[in-house]
Amino acid sequence: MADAPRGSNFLTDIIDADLAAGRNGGRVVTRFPPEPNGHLHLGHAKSILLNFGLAARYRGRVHLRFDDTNPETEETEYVEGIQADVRWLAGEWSALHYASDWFERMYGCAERLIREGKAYVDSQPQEAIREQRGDFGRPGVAGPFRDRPAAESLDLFRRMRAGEFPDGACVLRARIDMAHPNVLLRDPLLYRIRHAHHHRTGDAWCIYPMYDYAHPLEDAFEGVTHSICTLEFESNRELYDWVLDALGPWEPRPRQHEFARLAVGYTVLSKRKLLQLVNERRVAGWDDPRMPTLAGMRRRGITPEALRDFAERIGVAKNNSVVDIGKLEFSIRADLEGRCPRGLAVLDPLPVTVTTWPADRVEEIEIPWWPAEPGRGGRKVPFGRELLVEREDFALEPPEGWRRLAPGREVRLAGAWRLRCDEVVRGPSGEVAGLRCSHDPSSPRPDPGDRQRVSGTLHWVHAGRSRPAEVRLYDRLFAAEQPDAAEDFLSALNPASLAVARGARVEPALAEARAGDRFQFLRQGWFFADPVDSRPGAPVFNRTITLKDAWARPAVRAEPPRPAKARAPAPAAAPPGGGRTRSDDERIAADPVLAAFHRQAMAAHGHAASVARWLLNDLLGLARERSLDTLPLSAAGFGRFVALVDAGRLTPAAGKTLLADLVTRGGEPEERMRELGLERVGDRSAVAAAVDRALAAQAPEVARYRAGEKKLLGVLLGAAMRQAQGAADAALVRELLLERLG
RNA sequence: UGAGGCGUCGUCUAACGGCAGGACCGCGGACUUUGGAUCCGCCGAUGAAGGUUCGAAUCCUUCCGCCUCAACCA
Repeated sequence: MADAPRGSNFLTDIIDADLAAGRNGGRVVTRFPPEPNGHLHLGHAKSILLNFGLAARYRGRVHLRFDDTNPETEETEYVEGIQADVRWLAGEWSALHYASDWFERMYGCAERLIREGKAYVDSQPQEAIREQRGDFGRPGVAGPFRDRPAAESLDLFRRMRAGEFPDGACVLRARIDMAHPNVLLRDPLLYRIRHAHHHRTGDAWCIYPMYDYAHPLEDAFEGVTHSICTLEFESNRELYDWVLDALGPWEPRPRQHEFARLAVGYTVLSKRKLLQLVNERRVAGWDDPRMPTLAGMRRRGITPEALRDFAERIGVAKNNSVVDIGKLEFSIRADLEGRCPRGLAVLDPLPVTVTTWPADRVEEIEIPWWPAEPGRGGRKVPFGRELLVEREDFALEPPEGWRRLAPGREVRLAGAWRLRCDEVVRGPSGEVAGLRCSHDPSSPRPDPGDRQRVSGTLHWVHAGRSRPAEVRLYDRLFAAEQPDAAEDFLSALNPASLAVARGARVEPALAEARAGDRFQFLRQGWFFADPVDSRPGAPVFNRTITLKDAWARPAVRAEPPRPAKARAPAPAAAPPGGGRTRSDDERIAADPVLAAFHRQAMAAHGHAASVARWLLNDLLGLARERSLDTLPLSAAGFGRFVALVDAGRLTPAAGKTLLADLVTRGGEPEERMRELGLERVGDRSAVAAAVDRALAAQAPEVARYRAGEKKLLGVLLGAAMRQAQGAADAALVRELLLERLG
């Protein structure tokens, strides 16, 4: 199983709180629930790593579950592919389940719903049901079968299962509320008839549960505690809870939480679109190295470790976001940097004759695989009179800043001697056909000071002793950052996403690479010996990713610099009438519950304005979604609380502490105030003592404050206020603090 | 139009009433037989307006913007 990520996020916060509250008996069980109707992609990787990571972090369990409730689209091929992908990415799961394993039990639950009047068989056609559901602006209406007797529904449902009806003849529906503001709760479908062959249950069933019914039950049956899905299921949560509440009790009771799905620039992450790319032969298959599928990325040479690093870097939150693909590329490079030996390969060869080297002499140069760590071993690389260098490493008329070969220029050949270009050999039509160069036999190898003497270092191979190899140069599949924004995403395809370097030559050692080997081709990028097409002695290399290329950037740099803060100007002094905020009184009057609460509080303490202020600014926030009348604090108690503040017995700060306590625990304000020691400290020396304690505890901050970091006054003041339980007057604390800080 | 969710450097993400932090990108420098790597530095943000508070990214209000939901898919 994957290692536990270190960072925290809103989900770890939730789990921490659950654990602290003793929920689920301290268990943490997550699940990754793919539907076996396609292959997994980078977006799933985020989800897999999240669920596996959470389980690892809390020493819990993670289930792999195939959500196979739709027989028409699901296939065994996919369940096998998905298992291989998950295992590759995250390791072994704690348990493997199939939704279809629970069909019988789900069916039993459905009968129970019918018997309890919470579900009924609707015999209307699809169109009628849709019409009756209403829409956002129009409540739904009851259909003619809504009040069908339970016995009749039960009989019909059993006959549905028995196969007495054709597809679409009737459905099982939950009886919830046809006028529910959440349209998902307007008597949602639970079961539909599908006379189709299921990849696991065969023809045993002809009715299949819908997602919203099946998913919560699968979670509950499996003992899942935290059911984590993506944001678009937020509205479904209400139905998820309805199903579980109707069929409980459950221990543990699963809870659904939603996070933002992954979106990345220059790619698409939708099963439908990926399937289209495959079906229309825009790519070679699901595992085409340009595909963002796990299979594709694996074949590209990307490792699970790189993906895990990426997942950790992007974090988990609820913001809709599009991650810069540069972030993925960074993780890939960082991972490869540490794991790949460096080899020599020339993709587009330009012949070089070393005129100063004897024609028949070949010297085997020992070059370390890891230039920075020669101790990790090396190999022999043949050097001779006829060499090949990269065509793009020579320029007839070098631009400014050129650090490669050009007429008269001297460079270092990686791992070998210095080389000077003496003469350009022209072909029949005047093109550069080769170079005649001289080497400097005295140039030491290695030579730490070389950088000062030559303009750059080039990769090279021996012309005769190097070997041909197919090298596939992959680039981003899409040329536009947001292919989805285009009206047809296919139009954003990058025509240059694959180039094959057919004339490429590699040093002998690389020609012996085995499928699955990884190398950095010096100065060019990271390459992976294709596991499918490589043959012994004839590897096919996939470029996983290029090196960062600081030389290629000037073209980009020519773009205009980022606009300096094009901030929308603040609307000049908003007119008082326009966005006028309602007064406290108006707000209270507008809400009957607030008005009643305020009135009752006033009976205990007649100061309308301060009661209103505490009510609106503090109590409301503390109450959150709870209604005021369900709080353990009565309106009268609240009034007595405000009276304590107004009487000066509570400072505002202590008041907030006390109010928070009263809202959770209840109790009599004055009594709790005394129990908590919150009553205002008027005694100057007691406050001074608190200030001194705070200063002693914050020695480093005090030193920094004295050194000039005046912004730390807030921190120190806060510390002093806490020492005094908030019971000290803030002005007095400030005064004493300033006095001591000089 | 109803319901739900989300707004923090260009991008992703922290800060749970008290120092707006980190990462990627970008820019600059050091170092380097990879225009790579490494190291150092710089740049740069709380959607807006009010309110509460000694103190607000955080609590309250209003406004603005974005996303999701009206499949017998998941």
